[in-house]
Amino acid sequence: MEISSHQSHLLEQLNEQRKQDLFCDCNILVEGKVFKAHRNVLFASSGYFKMLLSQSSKETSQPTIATFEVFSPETFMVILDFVYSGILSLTGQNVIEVMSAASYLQMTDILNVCKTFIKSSLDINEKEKDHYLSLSAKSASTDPTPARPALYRSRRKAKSNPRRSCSIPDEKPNGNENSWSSYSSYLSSQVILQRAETQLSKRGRKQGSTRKRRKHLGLSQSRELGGCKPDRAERAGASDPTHISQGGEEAEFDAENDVDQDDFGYHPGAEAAAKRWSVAQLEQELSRTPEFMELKAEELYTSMPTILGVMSSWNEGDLPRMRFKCPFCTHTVKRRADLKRHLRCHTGERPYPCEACGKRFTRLEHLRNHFQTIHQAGKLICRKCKRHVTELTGCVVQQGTRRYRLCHKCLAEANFDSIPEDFNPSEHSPVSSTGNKRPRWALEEEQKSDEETVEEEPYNLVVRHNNEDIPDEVKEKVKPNLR
DNA sequence: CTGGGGAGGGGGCCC
DNA sequence: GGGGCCCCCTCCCCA
Repeated sequence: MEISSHQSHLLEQLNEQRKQDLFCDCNILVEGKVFKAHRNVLFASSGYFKMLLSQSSKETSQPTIATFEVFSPETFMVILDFVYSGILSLTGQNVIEVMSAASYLQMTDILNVCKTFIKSSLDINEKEKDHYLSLSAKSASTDPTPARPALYRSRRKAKSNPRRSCSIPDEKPNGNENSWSSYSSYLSSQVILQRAETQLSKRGRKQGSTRKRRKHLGLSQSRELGGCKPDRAERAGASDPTHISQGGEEAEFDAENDVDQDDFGYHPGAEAAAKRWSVAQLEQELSRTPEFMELKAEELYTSMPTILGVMSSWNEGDLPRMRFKCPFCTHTVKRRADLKRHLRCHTGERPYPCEACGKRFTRLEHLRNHFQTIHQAGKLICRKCKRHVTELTGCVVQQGTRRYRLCHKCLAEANFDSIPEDFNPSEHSPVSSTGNKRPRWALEEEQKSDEETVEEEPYNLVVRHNNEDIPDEVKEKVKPNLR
């Protein structure tokens, strides 16, 4: 027979014990303020504490002390209250920091609630926006002072009831659900949140131009628009002041998205916001330069704490394994070096530029693959008939900075004007000489080559025959780096 | 509109 | 820790 009130009663008792400082065996120091709690409760609630306490579990006689400088005492109070009551006091003001702290503490339930909270705020604001648009459309012809009062009322209205207490429903279908089992649902909710945020951020931008601009700037197309977009990633979480200043982040968040920090309100037509927008856009453009990215990345790497986080495996009594947690997302890795590599997708750092076309890459191997396939025709496959070709059965065709191979048959069918040239895969160094990282393989090839470079001919086809010299007119300087 | 291939990007892991 | 390899995924282009 199951007594349904037992769990809540037990939690209430634990909460009372906490308030009366009874049996508290863990002190949590948050920016100088001490919170007392029970180890077993913290252990059961947080992946971070699970790891922390399991490592210090040998010394049970002494109270455990945990120190945090990455979030405020008020934020931790909200989280601790939730742990002991199941009630999460979220407001428009604290939701970001609570979400960030929950991410740090690996409390996925709170994360999900925060995301739902933000998403519902976005939905509300979407409705308000529609309402505002219809109002302003109606009043445009009649009311000389249309927009701001209506908007302000809207905001006041939203502010009038800023605090929402969210009780997390008991949604654990199978008993073993913890951080990992709810991870997928967390990710899916994050996708929803990202879409919402992307939708929100689009309001202040020129519609449809994002992709073109990104291409113009030579940035990657796909992932940065999703979870790894640097600016989005920054605003998504890290409250750790050792990484990036919180104030700057919030300013960026606020300016870029035109979102009220208090209530995620929508401010269409606000002139001040428009001005901030232009500044923010300028900053955004500046922040995309390789130099800025490298500086930012360097700052991040140097300030990176030894342990960014932990994640428990939590499988049938296994002790949690130490992992490095990304401060910007939920990704964890085994090795610090892998984390550093992963962080490039957040910082935007691209230390490996291609000298031939200027495109920059996060990894040397990607640059090499790019250079070999695009500029060296490294694949011994006829691009047209897909047959294997050798140096004897085919030749290299150049189209702009792109090279590929064609078998003699396909070459004859294509009827290209061929310019006899020597194809030497090692004739170019793909890495710029502007102080960027130079890989060993590129240096070796550079030593073999005669600093020969290729003219940028985007619309001309040049067929390069093997073992013949490159005409002098083709030997021109490499196109400078685009970024 | 759709499927296939190319290119780019990221993760895991080995050396 | 860096370099490198392998694998997988996503996006884009093109037929």
